[in-house]
Amino acid sequence: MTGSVTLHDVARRAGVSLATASRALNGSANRVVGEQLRERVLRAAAELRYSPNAHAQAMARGRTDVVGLSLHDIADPYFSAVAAGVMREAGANGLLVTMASTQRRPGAETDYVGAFRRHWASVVIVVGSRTDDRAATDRLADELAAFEAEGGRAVAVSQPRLPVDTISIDNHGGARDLGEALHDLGHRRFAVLGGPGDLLTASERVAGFRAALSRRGGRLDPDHVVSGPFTRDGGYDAMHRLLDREPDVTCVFAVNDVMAVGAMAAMRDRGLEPPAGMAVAGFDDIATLRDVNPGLTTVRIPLEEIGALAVRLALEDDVARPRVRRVGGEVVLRASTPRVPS
Amino acid sequence: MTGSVTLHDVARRAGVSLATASRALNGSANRVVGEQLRERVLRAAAELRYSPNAHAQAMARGRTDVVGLSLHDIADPYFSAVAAGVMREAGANGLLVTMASTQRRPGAETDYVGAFRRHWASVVIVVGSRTDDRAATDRLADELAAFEAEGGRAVAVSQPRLPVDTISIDNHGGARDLGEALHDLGHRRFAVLGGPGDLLTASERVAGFRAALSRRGGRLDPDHVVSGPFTRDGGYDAMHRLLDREPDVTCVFAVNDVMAVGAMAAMRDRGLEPPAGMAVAGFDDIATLRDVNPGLTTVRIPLEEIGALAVRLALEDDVARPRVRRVGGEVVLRASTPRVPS
DNA sequence: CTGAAAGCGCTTACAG
DNA sequence: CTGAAAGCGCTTACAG
Repeated sequence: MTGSVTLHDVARRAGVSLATASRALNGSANRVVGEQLRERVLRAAAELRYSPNAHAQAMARGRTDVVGLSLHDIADPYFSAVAAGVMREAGANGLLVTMASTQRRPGAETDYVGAFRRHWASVVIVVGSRTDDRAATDRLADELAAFEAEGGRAVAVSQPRLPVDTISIDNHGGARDLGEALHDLGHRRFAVLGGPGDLLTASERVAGFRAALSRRGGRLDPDHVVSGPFTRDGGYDAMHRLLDREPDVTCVFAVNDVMAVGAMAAMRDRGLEPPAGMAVAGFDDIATLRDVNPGLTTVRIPLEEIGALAVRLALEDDVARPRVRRVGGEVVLRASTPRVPS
Repeated sequence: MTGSVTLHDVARRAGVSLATASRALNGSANRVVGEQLRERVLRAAAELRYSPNAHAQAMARGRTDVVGLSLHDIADPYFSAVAAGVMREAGANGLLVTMASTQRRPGAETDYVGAFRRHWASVVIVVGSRTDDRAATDRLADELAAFEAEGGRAVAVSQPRLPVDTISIDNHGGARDLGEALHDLGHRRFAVLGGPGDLLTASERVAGFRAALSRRGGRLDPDHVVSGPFTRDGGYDAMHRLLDREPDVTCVFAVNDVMAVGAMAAMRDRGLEPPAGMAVAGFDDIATLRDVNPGLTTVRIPLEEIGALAVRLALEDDVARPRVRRVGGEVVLRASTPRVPS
């Protein structure tokens, strides 16, 4: 960068020292600059279109006004909803958000936290399911610990397996409530599109659903559980594989809404119109998908609120850490899962 | 931040000077450190878990490895798709992305570009329609010019009204092609849900659609054009207002997909099942909405590709600026607009 | 209330 | 190939 106006230029134009110029412009702790000088400085700064160098400020102050946010894929509406909450709350606190997409590459979270550390982010937020890879989780934990040891604040939105404040979504409970609700609608024979096998979020939802059925005295045929990526195409392919087995079921639970929508597309490919052909339920209550037809039964997770909460937790002072905040989901029954006539 | 390991610590542990440690760790321009010393330095850095201070590097180097991205709302799938492209391409070039949501607040773009300037972002990308507010556009133009004068690179995804490289989406052409295609399907009486009146993107789409009809010898009844926010609820409300007028039309064009989906919800509220009740078309081809039922006719815009292109334009050297890249859309006919029986 | 000066943690000519 | 030193643009004790 060249030609930028520095504090030095402002000070000279105003005929004051660097120190006075700095104080006039910020006047934080020891804010004591004569009215007259202050005005001279402000005028000079305006005339020169002075813009302070954030790096120099960071160097001198030893901290920064950015929050680093790591998530898997910003194009996925689950993550963009959380990101929206983070950005809203960050903006309200005068913080900028630096975002990184892991694209689910193993180790990427750790790399990005390292990058945020190098940038002296004041806050780091890591959003996304943990996996069953213990070693990877440990490396991330170490990096987060190093970040906090340097004075940063980290918050995870994930399973509570990291040594920092974490917001833990009750996947098990939500799926259990959903399973019970579907059972109460009269469904007895279920299938599940289970997401990637190594993702804890996916396995928790499957487990919760399974628990609901056994509570009600039913069970889930292992042959009716199909796994696949956490995406629209993942749901689409998984549903086709399920239907290839000609399963005798009345209702399929896809472990997230995006997969559920893919599943409905696959059903239609085969002339199975939902919900008549088969009832379908998802999880998350993605806003953009609230108008699909038939309306998708799901479990509402307050994603944006979770993002905002993450920032708030990070900014809270004088509390014992790490803390765990559990966030529950709420079953939303819609037209995709009608009552079974008895 | 406290307790962080500095280059100084690494140098001391390796028994070399600061300069040597720095060179061993980066070895960019004048990369000439003895193999033995280099190894000593690398080992010391690893042992100490050294993480360079990005601000100090930025200060010393006079530039930074971040791209600033301003957009209106990351929860809106239009913007999250563009953002995904920006992040992908930025990541491929070792750049971090700092993102800011304007929430369509007037003046916010200018404020954020100022923030990116203070942070010495090497690239700034501004995504979003210009409005008919000339003064606001001028202020943003000034800020972008100041940013580039300091050595930064800016790219706009918007109407070409800013003094920087811009990617201009052919809203007029896309809407015109869509209008002609719908006319060719046999539709003659149209309504338009026109988006916010001050947004150029909205008015360009309406104008293009109108142009198509007059080309074909038809016209758009002014009474059949309703405006409203660029959101799902905006489309929903606008459609209700339109239906209140009991318009004699066979097809409604919502100027973006999100509004179109809201419009379909409003129709269903009144027992008007699309497309039988009325044909519906949108614009953008939002990925998350490709499975709505009936499938939504729209104009496909390569949003992610546009985001990636923005980064690429910014990174190109030795070219005359500013440049304008026009990106066209492609009509995608789906079930929401069946042929009218003749 | 104001200023001279040290310091934040790096990089990079400039010498050797 | 290696090192001493200046400089990047701020902030903030420390004096006065």
